[in-house]
Amino acid sequence: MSSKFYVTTPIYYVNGEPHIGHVYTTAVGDVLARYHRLKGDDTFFLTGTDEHATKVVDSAAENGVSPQEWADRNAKAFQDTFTRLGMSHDDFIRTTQDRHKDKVQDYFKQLLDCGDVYLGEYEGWYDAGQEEYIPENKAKEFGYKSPVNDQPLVRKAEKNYFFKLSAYGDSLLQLLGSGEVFDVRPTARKNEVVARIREGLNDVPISRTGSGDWGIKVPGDDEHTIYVWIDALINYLSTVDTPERRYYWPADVHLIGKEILWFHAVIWPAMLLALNKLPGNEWMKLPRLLYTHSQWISEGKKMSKTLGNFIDLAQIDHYVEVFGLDALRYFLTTNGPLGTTDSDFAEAKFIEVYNTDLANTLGNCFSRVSNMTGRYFDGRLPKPGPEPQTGIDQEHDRTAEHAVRDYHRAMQGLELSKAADAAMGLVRAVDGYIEATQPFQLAKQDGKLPEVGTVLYNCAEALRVASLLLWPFLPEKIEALWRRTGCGHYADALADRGKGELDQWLTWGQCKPGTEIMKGDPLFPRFQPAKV
RNA sequence: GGGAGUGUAGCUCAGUGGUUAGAGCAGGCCACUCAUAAUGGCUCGGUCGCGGGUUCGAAUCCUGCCACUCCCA
Repeated sequence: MSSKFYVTTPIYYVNGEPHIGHVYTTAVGDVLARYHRLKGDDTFFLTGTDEHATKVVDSAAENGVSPQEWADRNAKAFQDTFTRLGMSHDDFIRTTQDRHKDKVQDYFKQLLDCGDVYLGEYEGWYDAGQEEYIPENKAKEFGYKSPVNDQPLVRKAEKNYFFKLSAYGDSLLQLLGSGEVFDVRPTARKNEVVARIREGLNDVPISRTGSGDWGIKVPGDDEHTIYVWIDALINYLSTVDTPERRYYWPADVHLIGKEILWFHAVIWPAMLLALNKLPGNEWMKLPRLLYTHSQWISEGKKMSKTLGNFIDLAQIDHYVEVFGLDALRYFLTTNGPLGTTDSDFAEAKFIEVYNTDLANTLGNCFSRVSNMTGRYFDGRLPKPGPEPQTGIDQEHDRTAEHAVRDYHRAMQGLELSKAADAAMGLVRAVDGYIEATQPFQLAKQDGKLPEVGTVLYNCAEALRVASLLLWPFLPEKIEALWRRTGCGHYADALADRGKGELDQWLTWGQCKPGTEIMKGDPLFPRFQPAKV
């Protein structure tokens, strides 16, 4: 049964270069998007850039260009990076695009109309660099200086438009409690949010003054600029608010990092609840799931520029160059911080995962099966015939069924590591099957060739099933494998964000005897540590 | 200052009251040879952060402390 699937990443702050954190979240989104396309779901995968921060104005000035030019330049860096890394997003939203700005103004006007926005006054210690107010006691603790750049905090008072967040506490608690309409995971994150909502919600300012011309104006009040966070959150909705795309809403998964939990788990759904009250906005439901991942550390330590352990674009490119794109994707998505604890990006760990899973297990298994097919059957897939005497009955297809079942269950629960492991387990089972049946021994005995054929056919089938399951993680290499094994039509169907028919493709016995099996170069050459 | 979480084999983690605590990887040994020195089997390895307590019995519950992470003020 196919359905729609809408997954988003946060839109990335455009004032810096892409780094491992951006690539990670996007890679997770990409694996999910590919999985759903493979299943045949009508999938929409969105990423983009958040561009209206006032820091963009400063950086632009420092670099002698206009803010828009600066934003263009940096947004392009993100776009190029994601393209180069094979991300399959369906759209890339930039908050400076008219299609977004118009919608933001539109929604803001509706919020004004709905009665939950009012003009109030806010005064407090302001960190100009971070564009945020610092609570009194915290400001004192910091010595009235920015904890980030050490610049003095300034006393700032401004008239702002406020959103009546306070009115939504009960609704949010109720929604989070049932977890059916709107859920936050992992549960630990949900608990944090619930605890904090219980402490009481304050209304929040949703506009700023003095932002100059950068940003989106409050409709009908040019003095005020819509707070960049509000502007940014709206991207998830604005992008799909077109007649053709509305049916993707609500988002099925918003992927976020733990540092932006509050805005996504409280302010964003409350805004949607407010908008939803207006006639014509009934379609503006809450996102189904907010999935919060943790962060990458590097070589056991928090990443920092000064420590020199920052996994930046150059590092990422280095890994791609040495190990290949799929290896990076695989490592990130199966060893990443999807849970509540941070994950360590360590070179030794990367090499270990690469060699163990990709070279020794997947690559080698394909290699031995294709090699025997070449040696004993002239490179043509043999017909399955009698079971070998030493055989292990009909286990192979049941093993595949179990792997598929575990894989789906894991994918539905966003447990990417478990999903990949289910597929790898099937490959390992092929190794075990070869060990148990010893086709290379049978081949030396008179009249046993048909039994060898059965074994190799079963191996090829199991590998075909595993390859389908692994495609979301390893699209490049799996497609290469398909091209060598007469399964190129899978790659053709899935090209350019096309849909698959996973259920049908997974049925046992689709490898056609006689198909040419090309061994080719190793898919994942074993890595010799000396090279790095 | 308040709150939450984590702490189990070298590494990553599973295990929420009940026999001698598990998996994968790494290490060691053996076997095999179709394969990318790969694969298969066996094995080594843990005072379950530390101290109290509850219980016939605790990694598992309670409590104090320590370390790390996060949230709030």
